[in-house]
Amino acid sequence: MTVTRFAPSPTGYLHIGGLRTALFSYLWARKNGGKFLLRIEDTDERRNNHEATEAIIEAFKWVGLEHDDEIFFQSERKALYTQYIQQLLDENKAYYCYMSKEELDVLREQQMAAKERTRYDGRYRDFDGETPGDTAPVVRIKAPLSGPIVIRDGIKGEVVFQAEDILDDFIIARADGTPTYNFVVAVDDALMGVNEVIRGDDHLSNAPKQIVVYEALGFEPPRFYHVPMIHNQDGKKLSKRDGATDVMAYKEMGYLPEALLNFLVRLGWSHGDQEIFSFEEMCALFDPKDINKSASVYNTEKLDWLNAHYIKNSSNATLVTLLEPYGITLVSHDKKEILLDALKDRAKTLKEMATMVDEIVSTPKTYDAKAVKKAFKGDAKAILEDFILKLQVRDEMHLPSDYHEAMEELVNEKGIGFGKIGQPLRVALLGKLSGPGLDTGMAVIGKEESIRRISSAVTGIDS
RNA sequence: GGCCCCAUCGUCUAGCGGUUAGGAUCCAUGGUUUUCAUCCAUGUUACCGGAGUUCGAGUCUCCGUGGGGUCACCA
Repeated sequence: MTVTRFAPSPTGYLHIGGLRTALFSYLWARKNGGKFLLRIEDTDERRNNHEATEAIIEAFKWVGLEHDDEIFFQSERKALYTQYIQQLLDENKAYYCYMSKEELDVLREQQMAAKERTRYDGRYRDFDGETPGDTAPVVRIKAPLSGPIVIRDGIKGEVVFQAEDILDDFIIARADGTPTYNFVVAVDDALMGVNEVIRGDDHLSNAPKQIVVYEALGFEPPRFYHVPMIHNQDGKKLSKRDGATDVMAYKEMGYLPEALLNFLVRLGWSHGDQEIFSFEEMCALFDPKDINKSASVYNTEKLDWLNAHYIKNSSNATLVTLLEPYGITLVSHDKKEILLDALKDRAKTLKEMATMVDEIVSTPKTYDAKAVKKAFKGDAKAILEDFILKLQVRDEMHLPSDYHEAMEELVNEKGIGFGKIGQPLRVALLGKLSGPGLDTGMAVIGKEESIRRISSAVTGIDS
């Protein structure tokens, strides 16, 4: 069975890049009918942050990614780690190192001065002398001193490191007894049966250390997939400094989760020329072998297009619900179908759409100066007054076509173009020159309100 | 700096030894439209450089160049 996992450290909100690797992991597990696990990597107590964990869960919930089993917290599994550390100690595959941080710093400085690679020199590796009593020891693992360490990576192929270039006897337990990252990931992944690890490229250099742990413990390493980074516009690794990388910020900006997911799945992965993927399609089609090898630049142009696409294809009922957080209440609005139909293919985000709804439903508070100047010249006011009369004599005004007929009648009688009435009418009704069809707008607000707005414009606008 | 990874339109990408190098987005133009948007059509723009292998190289190999990642008692 395929078991994948997402293993964030709770240091803040869920990052857009994290979401992508989580999505890839999720999809791959689903595709294979396997499991997708969520594990919070909170071994460092000083950096443990409960709000961050909550934020991650909230974001998962919003996009609809569901993990299997309970959430694992490494902070709750300490006994397990101590047990395995003890095992390595007993088997002489790990040892206590009494070197203090200060001594280590000195060593590092010497190595740097000599232009050597900074590394632990192994002084306590097979130490049998008197141990200094005043320093609490760390536990170091005996790593291979030389020879190749190969990573079988599903994206990069075979990546070979030489132990002598990159390894030393790294710390697996701090002086306070808590285990370190490279040790716990390996232990947890092995124990939880995680056999396919999809994670960021930036972890590639950790892989050799983890393999050392796997081997020392007699576990079989998983298959790795090191996904290329997402870069910012400067070509650097996307970080929290880059703005708008909090997944939940996209909710606030009015993006639909399906748009975000569709956008993210196409960042680094492709399936021929296909651009639109429903959640079901992603689950059915995703395969990490189709992840490309180079980093991609984070640029949200396409996200806007996708979001517009998903808004266009949403039902009006869904839209009513989605617009509520933006202060738009349409449930009981009798013309909501007309309104939403007109607006859904004009908005890039829900937020934009909310503004558009508001611009129609509420009486304009101000009139755009440029629009007034452009539209209110000549006999504009007279035409509007005539149009009021046209509306007044009609009953049963419900559909956009009813209003369209009224407009048509007027332009025909006066022998003018639609623009002659359209422009000033638009300013009168909406306060500006752009927006949905006027017939639609009037149908939504109704005859009385239409007349009211037109009269206010005629009396209130100086031209 | 050591080690590792990467290199096709501005951006996201297809390509898997023989293609007029394809799609999407963006941008521009035209059409539709009472405006704006949608929609439709059209167009501009790409194989980092150099050697090699081959009848033939974006595709394979090597070198160079460029970019990125990583080098903690963080994860």
